[in-house]
Amino acid sequence: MEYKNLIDTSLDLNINPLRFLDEAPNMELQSNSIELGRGLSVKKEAGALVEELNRVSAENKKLTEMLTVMCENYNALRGQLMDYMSKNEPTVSRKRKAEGTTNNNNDNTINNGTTTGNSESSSSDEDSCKKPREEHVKAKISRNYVRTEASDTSLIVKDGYQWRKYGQKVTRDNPSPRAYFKCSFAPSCPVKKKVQRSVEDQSILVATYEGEHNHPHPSSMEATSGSNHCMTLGSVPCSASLNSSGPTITLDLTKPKPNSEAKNTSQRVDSPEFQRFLAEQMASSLSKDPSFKAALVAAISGKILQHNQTEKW
DNA sequence: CGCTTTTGACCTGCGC
DNA sequence: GCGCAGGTCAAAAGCG
Repeated sequence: MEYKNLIDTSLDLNINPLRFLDEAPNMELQSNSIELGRGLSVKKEAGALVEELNRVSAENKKLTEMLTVMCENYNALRGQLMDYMSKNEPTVSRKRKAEGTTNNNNDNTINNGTTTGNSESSSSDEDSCKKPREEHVKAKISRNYVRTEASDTSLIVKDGYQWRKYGQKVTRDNPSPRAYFKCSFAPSCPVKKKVQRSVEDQSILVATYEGEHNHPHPSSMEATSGSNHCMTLGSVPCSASLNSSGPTITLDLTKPKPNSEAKNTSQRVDSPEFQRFLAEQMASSLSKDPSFKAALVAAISGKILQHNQTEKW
């Protein structure tokens, strides 16, 4: 039984709705050339086709809008989840309450960038007098959540910068060790990074950045033709990368933008380029996701079996 | 040989 | 003041 010949199970998702529009005129031409002698009925059919085309286009547009809304909801939910997780951390640990509260505040204000002073000003003071507590408050702190293989024990978050590990510690509220990194690209760079696996999901690495780099991004100095692509999805900075396990889309949900940029967000989200990129990313992720494929195969095979059984009965 | 990583010791801040 | 826990230091080990 060659089911493969009967059913095409490849995930060639239609991420290019315009393709249909491109093909449609050819179909129309073909039908016109074949049925040229049929007179007025051709015009009626053409009209019906155009009508159908408009209907499908409208449906496509509606689906794209729904997809966009779905993505926005997903991002919002994910943000809330991460926020909830980070807010629950201080309640677990009896100590270091101050750190927990500063982190929460940082999530809301420091990441904003508008409410905090430049860490450069504080970093210059850093050398003269050591006030780690004040630095900690002043330093710009952001968090990145990066999904990795759960089996991968290395606490490496590839963000383009060069980091030197200077410590590792097992913390009380998390069985997985926390690694401490300093930016080694520039000797004077004050930026530090903490990387630890999430308690809830071991496949998620939580990278906490402190301070701002006082040097350009290393990758920006190299050729831009790297395997990593960074772009901004509206207010959500996003980086997509490829590794052995498939594409990884990293969403930095911890950096809300000022209102002025938030206004632009809605405009950019509505733009066809954004929607196209979003659709491409989702289609690519879905088509390469083995679990999604397995679920789809199970669903299809279930339908086939059901169909065969109903034919037998 | 120089740089990075590892890891135990030490420092510091906070809660009791 | 003491104890706990997070953060940092620095010597040793590893690696190219």
